Amino acid sequence: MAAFQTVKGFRDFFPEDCALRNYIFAQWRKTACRYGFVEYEGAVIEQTALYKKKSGDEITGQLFCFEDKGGREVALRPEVTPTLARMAAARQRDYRKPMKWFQIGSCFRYEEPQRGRTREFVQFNVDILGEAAQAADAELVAFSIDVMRSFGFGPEEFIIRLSDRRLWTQFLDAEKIAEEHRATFLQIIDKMERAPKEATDTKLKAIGLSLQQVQDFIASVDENSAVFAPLRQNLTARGLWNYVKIDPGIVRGLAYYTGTVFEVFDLKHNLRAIAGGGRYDNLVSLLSDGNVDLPACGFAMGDVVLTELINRSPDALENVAAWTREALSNDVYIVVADETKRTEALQTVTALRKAGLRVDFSLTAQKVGKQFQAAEAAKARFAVVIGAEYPLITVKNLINREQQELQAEVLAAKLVEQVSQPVYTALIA
RNA sequence: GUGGUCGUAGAUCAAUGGUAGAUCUCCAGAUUGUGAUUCUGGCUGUUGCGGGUUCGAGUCCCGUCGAUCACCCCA
Repeated sequence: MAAFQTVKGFRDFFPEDCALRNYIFAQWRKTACRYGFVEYEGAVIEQTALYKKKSGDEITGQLFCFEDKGGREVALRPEVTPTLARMAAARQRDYRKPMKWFQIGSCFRYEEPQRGRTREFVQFNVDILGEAAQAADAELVAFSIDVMRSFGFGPEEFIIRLSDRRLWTQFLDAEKIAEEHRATFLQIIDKMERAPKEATDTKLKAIGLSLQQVQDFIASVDENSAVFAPLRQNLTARGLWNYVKIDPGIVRGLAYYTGTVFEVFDLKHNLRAIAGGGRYDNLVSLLSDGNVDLPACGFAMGDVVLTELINRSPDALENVAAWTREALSNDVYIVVADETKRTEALQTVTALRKAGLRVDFSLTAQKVGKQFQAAEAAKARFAVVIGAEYPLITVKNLINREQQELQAEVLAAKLVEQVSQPVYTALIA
């Protein structure tokens, strides 16, 4: 047992884990590019005050925050939206609107690790800045659906739970609930699904409401409500409305959402939300002291819950396996059959790599049998045997075991051609 | 931050308070120009770490560090 272990809540990614992680990143990037989003990368450490301003002083309890050697109060980012808002406020005039930006980056929260939650996780953040119309909200909802579909998930596996903060604003206005109770109210609604009914009722009574009133209001809301009309029309046109379920109980924790809110839920495993987001039209203004007013909406997806879901889904795992097989394989393994030809072997390695092939070989003298085992372990498609007969070279297809003899000067071109062909053609034929 | 369960070889796991083991992996050989299988041999442990009880602790007790589940929180 090693003397040192990973620090609580942090993770190592060994090659197999890293392949899955890169697969997830690749799907995220691919879908983001298809939707016209551009990638950016914000700072990993911010002034602690940035998060206090957005979320209040209590937030420091869940921050990795400290004083640096220059006496600055700083924190590892617990999310990337404040960073984005800061960046947008600083240079939004340089970019045409709408700004469609995405980021893949590690975030850090000092919380107790448990299922679906670590202290370090990767968040995929996708935002549209400078567009107030709900068409932007619809674009994001559609995007979140396509991200899920890119992993092989269909309507049986997940659903979008959609709501709108304005429903509750109207409700609270009608009930004449004071401003200072409204944040508390939204937290009660957020927890209602998990909390016992009596507890919810007690908490609601404390601010002048009752569970019955709230339940009646929720029952009165459906997909025909006017507030959802633009999204419904937009997503129906895209053929995606069947993924959406109206659910007024979705309000999303803290107070900065101003309109549409939605979450991606899996339907089979009762995990926590896979992703969530909504419209936050006032945040850029808040974090820039009112200097920049930029309407915005965005959503975020974490890698931890998504990985759990993938690991429980056979279809999604097949996609991962195919990706991993490709990521952890090589095109060619050079077998040095005659150690006096190592110079020629190194020249061959270099030439094939220059041609763009993935090439590996034994760094030290090994028996031929060992080298073929290594070729197998390296998941190479071809073994290239450099021996006494050089410049005549034996090339063995490690999938169908066929061998051919090639002259050194044509080797690279021939291999590039053969590698470009589908792996299993020979077996099918 | 609070509480439950858990921590033994690289991995998965055994071992009544009484000699720390099995399987797989890995390494070497059988096999000095061809991958599999098989066979033979071999390595790795202060039983997470630190204390305590005991003639004797992997086992019981305390602390600590991790893991896991739940609470809290979930931006």
